[in-house]
Amino acid sequence: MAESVNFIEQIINEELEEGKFERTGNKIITRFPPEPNGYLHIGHCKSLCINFGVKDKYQGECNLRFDDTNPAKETEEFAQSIIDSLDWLGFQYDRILYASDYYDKMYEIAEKMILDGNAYVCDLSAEEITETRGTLTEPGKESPYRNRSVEENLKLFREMKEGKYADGEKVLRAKIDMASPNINMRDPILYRVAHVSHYRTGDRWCIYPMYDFAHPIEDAIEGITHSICTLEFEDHRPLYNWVVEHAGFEAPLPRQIEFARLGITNTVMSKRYLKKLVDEGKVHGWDDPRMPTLAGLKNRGVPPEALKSFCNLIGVSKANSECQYSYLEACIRDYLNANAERAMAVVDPLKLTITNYEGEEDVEFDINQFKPELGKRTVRFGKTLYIDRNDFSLNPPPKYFRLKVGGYVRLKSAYIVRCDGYNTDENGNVTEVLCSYVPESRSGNDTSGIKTKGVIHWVNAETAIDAVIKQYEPLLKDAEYAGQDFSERMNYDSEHIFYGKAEPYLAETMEKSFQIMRTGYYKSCMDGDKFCLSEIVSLKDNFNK
RNA sequence: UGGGGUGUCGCCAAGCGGUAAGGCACCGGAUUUUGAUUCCGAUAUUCGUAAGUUCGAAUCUUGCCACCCCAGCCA
Repeated sequence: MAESVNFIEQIINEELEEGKFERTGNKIITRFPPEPNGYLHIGHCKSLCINFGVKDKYQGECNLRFDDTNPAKETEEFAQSIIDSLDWLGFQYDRILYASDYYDKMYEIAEKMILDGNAYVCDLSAEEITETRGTLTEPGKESPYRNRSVEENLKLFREMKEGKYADGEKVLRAKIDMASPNINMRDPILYRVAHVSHYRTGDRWCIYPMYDFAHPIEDAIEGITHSICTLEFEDHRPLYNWVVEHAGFEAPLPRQIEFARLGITNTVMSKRYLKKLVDEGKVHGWDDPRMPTLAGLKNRGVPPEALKSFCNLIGVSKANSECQYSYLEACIRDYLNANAERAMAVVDPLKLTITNYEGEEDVEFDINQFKPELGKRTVRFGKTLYIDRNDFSLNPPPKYFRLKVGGYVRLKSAYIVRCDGYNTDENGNVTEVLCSYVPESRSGNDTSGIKTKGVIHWVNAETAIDAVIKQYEPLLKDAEYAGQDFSERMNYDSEHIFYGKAEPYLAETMEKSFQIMRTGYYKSCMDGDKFCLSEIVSLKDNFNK
């Protein structure tokens, strides 16, 4: 099948054909430019896949650049978390850069713009600027400071830099068009005064460039050919181009291309809400497994490959869309299915005694992994076992394939057993299931002729280890946080903890959190993708549907 | 109401004037020691809508409708 070419690649192909980048050896360079003001989430993964996808496709380059131009919100911790996430996903950036490293150059360009008569210092207050900006339908009014002389502008701007003015007292504005139908072009602010210490530059600066001024310059400095961003910046493109042109860079100039950001059903993705959940202690932190952050997803055991395949499968377009969560789950399942090792475990242990098992000693079997190439492991069969409580029913509904009194079921990879009875406590709760096994039904060597529709998990009571099994619901939209779109699944904070039993095979990594993914039939994995306990949970879920 | 975008199956999404790819979900059926996997098969006479151009349109033109974004000294 021919590899699909998304619309961004189509644009690049056309430009390449036109010879737009011949002067620079047809090198295509992209960048991933997060602001270190929070952790990356799955939406960023889409952006990463697009930017690094272009890099790979054209054997180009991709920079990781921190867009750190607003010191009030940015921290070293966030920057580090972003680096960690990229490393985890396996994206290899060509260089790591910081917008804050360009402050001198940006300042220089600002002075050039003043010299060229393209920028001026404005004394209007924030409120006054808002008022004179006009509305969607009415043009704005020109600032009374718009026609200051170059000399005065230069002097004032230098004073801004030197700290002579308080926050909000003066700003540097581009001189474009107060009557533009595009509000972004109505003399946008280029620099503001902010006596805030920056996590990298400290107190060296008290004026900071605005995104619309800084971003195009950052791209141009780095020789970015394609500046890929989300749809809400479409209206900023004319300004982006204006800045690049008036800053005096040489062709090929960077080109901004916008795509639709990722939306996932019932998932909070706005950094503002995620931050609120963290700040208010609704979750354990940015890396809480219920969070849609990359760090959270990692802690849930989502393999990075699954995230990337998801982002690649959903495609790139300009249509606002929202993917169903099940699509992500399918990608996770697909990856786990092919790569995860499996072991048996029971979430809610129920004792099962094999009354006719005579052997004094337990018997060990070597069994193949689901994918034989993943090797074998050893399980120990014996007289006393545990099965999951959900795999035994006193009042089985029609089509119940698992254990019921008088019925047969296969203990996976071992023997077929028949349920002869059970014991209860004083309250009538089942405490033990009594079975007899069929000796000639040994797995792989079955001559019993008995067919069972049900196959259940079990663990040996002697050797089983205690397992803490956590099930996490994804972080869902909540009326309180999203303001709308209620759903009956409004349990954004559900974290279910079970104390189960598992094969000793799992012992080595037991200290690490042991999770069951809520992903349809397949549910579990532990410490990344090493183990998948799909079996038990799949049975449970099927029963519920 | 100004400007910028977007509308193809329940959800993503190809398609770029020659007669609707693919994936997810769903539904059949086969295999199965995970009710999983795998495997086959079904599934848009139709592309927001109404006209027009054309031998021929989802693709071109025009009008209309719906939804999203923009009035931070945030990014």
